[in-house]
Amino acid sequence: MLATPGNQPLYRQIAADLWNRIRTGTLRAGEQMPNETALSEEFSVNRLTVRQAVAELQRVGAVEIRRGIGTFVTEPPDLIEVVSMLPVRAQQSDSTHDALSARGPSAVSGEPLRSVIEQVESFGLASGVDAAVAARHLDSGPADIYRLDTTMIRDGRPWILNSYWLPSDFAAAAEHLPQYGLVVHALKLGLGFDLHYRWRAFSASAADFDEAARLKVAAGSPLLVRDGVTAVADGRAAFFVRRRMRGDTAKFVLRYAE
Amino acid sequence: MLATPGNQPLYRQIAADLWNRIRTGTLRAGEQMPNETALSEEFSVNRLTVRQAVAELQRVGAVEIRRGIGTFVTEPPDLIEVVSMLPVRAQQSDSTHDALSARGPSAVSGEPLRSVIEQVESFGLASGVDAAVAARHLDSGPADIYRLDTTMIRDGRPWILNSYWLPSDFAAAAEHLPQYGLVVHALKLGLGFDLHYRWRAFSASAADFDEAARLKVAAGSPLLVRDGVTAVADGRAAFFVRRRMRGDTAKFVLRYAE
DNA sequence: TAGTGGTCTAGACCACACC
DNA sequence: GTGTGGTCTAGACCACTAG
Repeated sequence: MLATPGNQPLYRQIAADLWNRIRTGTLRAGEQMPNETALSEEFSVNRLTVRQAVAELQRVGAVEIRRGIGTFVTEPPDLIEVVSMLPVRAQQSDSTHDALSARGPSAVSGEPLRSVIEQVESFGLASGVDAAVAARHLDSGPADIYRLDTTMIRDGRPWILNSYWLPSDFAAAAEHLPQYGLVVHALKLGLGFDLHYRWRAFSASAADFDEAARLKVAAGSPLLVRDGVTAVADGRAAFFVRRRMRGDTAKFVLRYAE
Repeated sequence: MLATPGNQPLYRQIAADLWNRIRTGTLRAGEQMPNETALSEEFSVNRLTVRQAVAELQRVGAVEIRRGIGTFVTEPPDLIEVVSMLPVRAQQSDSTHDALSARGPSAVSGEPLRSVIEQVESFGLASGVDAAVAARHLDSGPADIYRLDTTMIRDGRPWILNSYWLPSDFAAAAEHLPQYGLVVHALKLGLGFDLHYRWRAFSASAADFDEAARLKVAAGSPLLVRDGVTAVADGRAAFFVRRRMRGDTAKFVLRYAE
């Protein structure tokens, strides 16, 4: 039974009720919730109404639904912190990659990450609106820009979706990728470029259908987005990159020197 | 009628179909979609099935549903870029606030923001798990930490939710807030502190019910989260802050000096 | 008042995971 | 097979917004 009659729709009251059980510990992390039929009887509502409530709890990340098994209170995800130090006089490369290869001052919380590999999804001449935007970031014409899409695989699972836009003389990174594992390594070790940040930007977005499928999350899930332009020693832009990853498992930390 | 029979559920095929119409420009930004009854007749499915499809499009941000009016293809939101320069030898304050007051090298894309004010939601001694976490960030015991919750209002609308954890000698900022408008101004101008970054971190999360209500978005919407610790000149931590804002309207840019 | 989306029901059947 | 969540229907009524 529902304690609060309220003006809220039924499914929202039910969601609030269940949410309270989770907050107060009546339902604990990892614990299985009563099944939908049981809940619909408990609250004396149709099963669809319960489903609406549970779906909201899923979207806010309070519960995890495993088809054919049951619904469980979410356990805190293992967060991966990518740390970089600031100010950086000469940022030699890319903090994500550095953190992943776990050398230098950058590090990832907990044990260092192993077996992170970047996999080519597609490669070719860029076109359309994206190419024009990239061209602006890269201080070049849109005609000669290549687009490289990759997926970073961590512990065998898709972790970060990357889209690179590269002027033609940097595009060879795509060929060298299989050998070096990561795009930045291909540019540094394979092609001998000295890379440093020009700018980085953080935002958040809802996963579209494609991103959702590739990251194996629900469409609309929060993604952390990191855009940026990396340049070579003489100041020329080497690439514009957009990285997208699950918001609940990634965190970028910037430490400032005292 | 649906072109692709596919193994996908009906509502997903319908969502994909509508999504294609939007991508290809058959349905243009700002345009009103056919209403649910019309769509259910067009696809020969129940209205609920159409609703499920449209709900997904709403979650990925492709359409905007206005109750009592109709469903419209989303127009690109006006993004607010908060820019800060790096490296910063002595980061004098907080880039968010600086950008908002639009002075110095920090700036916000487009015209400078006016009438941004920070409003107290609650204030008191911190407790529970949060207090313990904050204490760790602040290098102090959890007993003497105050928590200040505020909402930043921009153009009359809620924009950023802030939670500050402050050691007792910085907590007076709460009293001075009404006079100075922003917490950081209260600390700098009101109390004379010289503030600088210790660290900042970016992540993304789904709006919980409280956040959703306060920001007037749907529960589960993507939020950009920026955590950080700001210290005073002698290195002591002044506060730990967590800011949450709509992911689709905020972007933090870090520019690196050449 | 007319048109739109929002909520809810009762019941059916399907798909998946585990035993 | 049994139990779980996933999809879909037909139909009803409610709540909001605009003219």
